[in-house]
Amino acid sequence: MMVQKEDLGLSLSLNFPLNTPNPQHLTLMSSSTHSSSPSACNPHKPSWNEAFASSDRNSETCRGETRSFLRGIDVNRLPSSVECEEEAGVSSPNSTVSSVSGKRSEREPNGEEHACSRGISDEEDAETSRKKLRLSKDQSAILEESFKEHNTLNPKQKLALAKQLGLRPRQVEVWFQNRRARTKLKQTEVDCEVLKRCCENLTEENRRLQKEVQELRALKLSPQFYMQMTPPTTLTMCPSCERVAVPSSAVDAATRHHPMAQAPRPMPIGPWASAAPVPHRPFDAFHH
DNA sequence: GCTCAGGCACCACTTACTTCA
DNA sequence: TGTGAAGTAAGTGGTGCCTGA
Repeated sequence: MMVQKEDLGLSLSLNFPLNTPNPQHLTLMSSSTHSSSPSACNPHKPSWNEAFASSDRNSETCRGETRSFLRGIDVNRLPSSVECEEEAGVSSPNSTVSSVSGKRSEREPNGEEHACSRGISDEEDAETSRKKLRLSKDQSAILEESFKEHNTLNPKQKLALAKQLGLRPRQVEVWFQNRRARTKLKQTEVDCEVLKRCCENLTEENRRLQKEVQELRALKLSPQFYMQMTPPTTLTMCPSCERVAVPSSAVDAATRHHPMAQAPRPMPIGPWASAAPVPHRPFDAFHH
């Protein structure tokens, strides 16, 4: 049973504004990647952390809470010897299996798991080809659910989830690793797409600006241009708010608009900027 | 306090298998 | 019915962090 993309919660929607002011803040429209603040995504659901935080104090309570995840699964069936069953080639009742050979059952944190995993010698392993697990829909759904809550598991969460799903902790761990990898891959694809669009926009903008520069240079070099132009005016800009200050009557308005300007810095604009300093103090208007 | 070894979790990469068009 | 692509469970090696000696 394949888990569909919708099930993975990976909507690759690119409906961001093209003129996003902060393109580095990319947003994957995935409900599964909000691990930083799971409770924000699901404010009414008890989070996995909350559910398992109490496992030290009251494991029964913890178990009861986490059972709520198991909608389609017989939650009363706690596979006490699941690990051994798995190693012996018996998969969980909800899983599809097929023949395959497996090798490694290392790195399991708890000793019991170790003892069980190593119960089969190489010869036995060769003879009794282990079954490759195919997770059932329900198992995938529950794993997805817990991944939405938190995309990493502490050992207790892992063990509890494994028990409830009838899987080995290693399998839960592997599933989360692969799930994180898939999420990251999707995020990378989205980021790549965004950067591509950004690059296209910047290229276009660059082209436009270069064209504008060329036109302005052509105008500047034309003598008729100077003849027809009215005497140059120096526009100045408020350094704080970057509004253009207009000499004469508009000064009053500017005064009203920004009475706090402290550092007058005339910013001449136009081709006469360096050659024709205008002896007025445009930002005096900003001073009290 | 510093160093070192062991354990563990995670990641990137890869393999092997399943499913589907 | 055979086949290639895509998806995915699982293996492998590397790395960083933590802890106890």
